[in-house]
Amino acid sequence: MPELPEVETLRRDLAAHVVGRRVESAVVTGARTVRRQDPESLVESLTGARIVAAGRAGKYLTLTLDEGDVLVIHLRMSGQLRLHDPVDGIAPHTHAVLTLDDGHELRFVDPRTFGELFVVPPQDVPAFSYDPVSAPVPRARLAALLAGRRLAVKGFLMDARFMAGIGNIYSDEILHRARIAHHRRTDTLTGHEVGRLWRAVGEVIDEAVELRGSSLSDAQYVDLFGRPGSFQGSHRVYAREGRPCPRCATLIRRSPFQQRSTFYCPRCQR
DNA sequence: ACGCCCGCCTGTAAGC
DNA sequence: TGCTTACAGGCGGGCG
Repeated sequence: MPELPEVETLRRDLAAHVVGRRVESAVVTGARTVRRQDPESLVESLTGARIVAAGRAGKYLTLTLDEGDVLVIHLRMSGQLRLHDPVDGIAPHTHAVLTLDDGHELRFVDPRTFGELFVVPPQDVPAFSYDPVSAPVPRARLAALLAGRRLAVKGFLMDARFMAGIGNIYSDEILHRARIAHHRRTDTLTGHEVGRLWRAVGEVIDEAVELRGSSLSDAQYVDLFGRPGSFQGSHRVYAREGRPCPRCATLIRRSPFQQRSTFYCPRCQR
């Protein structure tokens, strides 16, 4: 389940290994992978274009083309972007392949087909206000955003309109770090709690990016070369139901919250 | 307008 | 052991 740290890791891999390459050909086979436009027009936009930059907007990856348009890629739940030699076997659920001028293939693999590709002019690339890596929210601004809302703080963290890139894993880790319960309403947080939350967002995301993201037992997330991340070894609550809280040794609990699993320490998160 | 819920999908694993 | 069921969850759209 790629969230910001995983997508940022891929962006860096793409910047190092794909930027500068020209797309010699593109093939789209997945029926749902290109759905905002005619797949033929996407192929036409890509063919012959040189990739000049690798960016990220929230969980969207952006590959800027020399002709000005931008290839936007969202992995959603199960998407992977992999760089291969053409002789490598095609994995099941490979829905798009870009052949590059250095002989490699950039392949989009996505069993659950939630992910998508599209090509748009730069002004139509999805954009977000704040992003923990590229545009951190100032602490006072965070306080104002929280005070002006009446939703659960976990819902706030996962809403890209406020802060892009945080999903279920990192919201649970951030809230544990901040010692705040997921169901707390944003407008009830004290100044101290806002400060802890603001610090926790930066710390957790920075550490996760440093460790190239989290790969879980389902191995849904791997980098451009198929390698897992290692932040899962630093998870303090996520997928740790019944194990001791690293801070107070109380057993971690799991509860449904807005159709999602939430992992938390019932003692030190209030 | 805001907050919340559902549907989209398939692979994996728990449960009977 | 083999089948059925629950679950994984980002995001857009729709509902109250």
